[in-house]
Amino acid sequence: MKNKRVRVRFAPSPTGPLHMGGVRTALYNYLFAKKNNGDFLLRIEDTDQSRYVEGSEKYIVDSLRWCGISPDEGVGVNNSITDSGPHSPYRQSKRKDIYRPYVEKLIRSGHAYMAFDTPEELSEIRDKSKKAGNPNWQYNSITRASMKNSLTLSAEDVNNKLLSKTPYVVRVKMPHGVEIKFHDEVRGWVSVNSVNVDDKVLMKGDGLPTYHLANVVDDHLMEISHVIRGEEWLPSAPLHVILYDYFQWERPIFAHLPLLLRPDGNGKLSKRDGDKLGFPVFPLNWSHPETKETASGYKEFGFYPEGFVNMLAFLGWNPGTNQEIFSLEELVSSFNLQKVSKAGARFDYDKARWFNQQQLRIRDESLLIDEFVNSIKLKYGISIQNEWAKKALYLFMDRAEFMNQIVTDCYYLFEDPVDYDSKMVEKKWSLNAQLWLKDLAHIFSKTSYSSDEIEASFKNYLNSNSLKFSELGPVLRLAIAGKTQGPSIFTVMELIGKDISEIRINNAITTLN
RNA sequence: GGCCCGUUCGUCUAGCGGUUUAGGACAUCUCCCUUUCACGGAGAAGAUCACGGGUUCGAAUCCCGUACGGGUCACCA
Repeated sequence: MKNKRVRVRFAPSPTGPLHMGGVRTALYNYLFAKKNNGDFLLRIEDTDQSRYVEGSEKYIVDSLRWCGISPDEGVGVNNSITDSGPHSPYRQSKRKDIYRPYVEKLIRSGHAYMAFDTPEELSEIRDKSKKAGNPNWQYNSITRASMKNSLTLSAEDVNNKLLSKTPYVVRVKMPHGVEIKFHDEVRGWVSVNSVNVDDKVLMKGDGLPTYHLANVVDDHLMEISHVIRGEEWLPSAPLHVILYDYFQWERPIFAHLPLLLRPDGNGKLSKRDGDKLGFPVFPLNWSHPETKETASGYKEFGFYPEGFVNMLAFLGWNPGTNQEIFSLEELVSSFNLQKVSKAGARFDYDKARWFNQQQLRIRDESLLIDEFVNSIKLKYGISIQNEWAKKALYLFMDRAEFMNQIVTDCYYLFEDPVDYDSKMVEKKWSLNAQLWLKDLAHIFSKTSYSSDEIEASFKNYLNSNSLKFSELGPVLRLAIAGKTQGPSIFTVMELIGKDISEIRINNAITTLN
C-alpha cells in the first residue's frame, strides 16, 4: 500500500443529474489524485437498470468537464461518453460477467450463500416484525437460520431449485459478534460489531451484482488505492471492508467526506431541493427526459467554473491558511485529506456568490472583454468594439458578482430609458431642472464629449449658477439612465455619445413635464 | 427505534495540551472615500469552544457520560 500508485475513482449512478455534493466528491477525488500524481477515474455504477435515467451519463461527463476535472481513465475521457483505459469497460452493466466468478468464490469459501426467499416473503416478514414491535427486521446471522437459503436447505433441495431455475439472490454471510475495525482518513478509527451488519445481497435475482459487491470487485480490479466518498456510505463501509478480507485483498484507504447540508437547517442537500431553496443545486441545467421538468445549474446561472469549484472546495475543506481564492492548480497543490473536516457543511449561497465575484475580479481582461462583447450581442443584438467594451465593462464591474449582472445592469448604454424612477422624479425634478438640462445639453455639445470634459463643464455650470451637485447630478442621471444610482454618469454619456445623450435629455424633458 | 458519525461567532472555518483577552472569511452594523449605488479602506458587534464529569501544574484541544444534530438500516446507489 505504501508505495502504490494513487488511483481514485468517482463512481456515480446514472439516475439523474449530478448534484453539487456529487461534484464536490468528484472534485476531492480529483484534487487528491493530482496532488499525488495519481489517476482519477470515472466509473458508472449502473447495476440497477430500473433506475437508469436517459442522459445522466452525458450530464455527469459534461459537468465534470465544465468544472475542469475530467477523468484520466474510464467514462468521459477526452469528453467522450465512451470509456477508455486498461480496465475497460468502466460501466458496471457491461461488466456483468466479471462479477459472477467472484460471487462463486465467496460461496465456495463459505462467505456467501444463496437465498431463495422471494421479495414478497421478505416484505411480509418485515411487516409482521414491525407490527410485533421490531421496526427493523434484518436478514442476518441470527435470522438466516429460519430462512430459505443454501445454509438451511438440504443440498438436494438447493440443487432442485437451481435446476428448476428458481430465482435466488446471493447474500454475504456476516460473522457473528466480530468487531470490524477500519481506519478512515478523515474520521480516524471506525469500529462496528458485525451483529449490526446484515447479510446484504451481493447478487440480485437478475444476476447483476449490487453496488456493494460491484464496487469492491471493481475497486480491487481497477487498483483503486483510496476510496473517497460521501459520509452516507459510512454505514456500509464495514461490509465492504469485510468483503476485502474475505477475498483476501488488500483494503483500500477509506475517506468518508462530510455531507453538504441545506442552508435552512435540516438534512443533507438533495436533488429534490432543486431551485426551491433559491439557488441551483446542479452544476448544469437539467431537464428531465420524461417529466420535462427543468432544474437550473450554476453554469447557466452565471457562475464561472473557477468560482463554483473554489466555493465547493471550501465546503468541508480548507488549507489552514487565510487564503480563500484558489485556482484549480492551487487547490491541487494545497489539498490533503487531513484538512477535510468531519462535520457536515451547511451551504451558504451568499458566500457562493462572493466566490464568483472574486473570480470576476481576477479574471483575465481579454477573456472578460470577449465574454462581455458576446453577451451584449446576444442580449441587445448590438456589436460593440473591444475598446468601447472594455470601458463599459470596467465601468459596471465593481457592483456585480456575475458577468450576466454586468450585462443586465448596463442596459441603458444600449436602450433609452422607458420610465423614470418616480420617487426620485418627485424629489429632484422641477421646472428649473428642465431649464438647467437644456443649458447643459447645449454646453456639453461644445465639448469633445469625453467623460472628463463633460464633468468639467458640468461643474463649471454648477459653480456659475451656485448649484449643488445634489441638485443637478441626479437630474442629469435621471434623464440619461432613468434612475439615480450607477457608475459615473459622465462616462456613461461619453460611451453613448452626444446624439443619444441629447435625445435622452430632450425625451426626459418632454416625458416628465 | 438499532447502529454509525458529528458538535468552535448566524454561516464556512483556523485551532491539533501552554504563544488565545479563541484568528480569518461571508452576512450584519458604523465610519471614511464618493454626485448616487457599488467597489475599496478602517472599525464594531458576534463563540462562557453543546453540556456535565474526569486526566493534567495547565484542555477548545485527551478520556467518559449526557444532550442535540446528521447519516443509515431494500433483490437502490
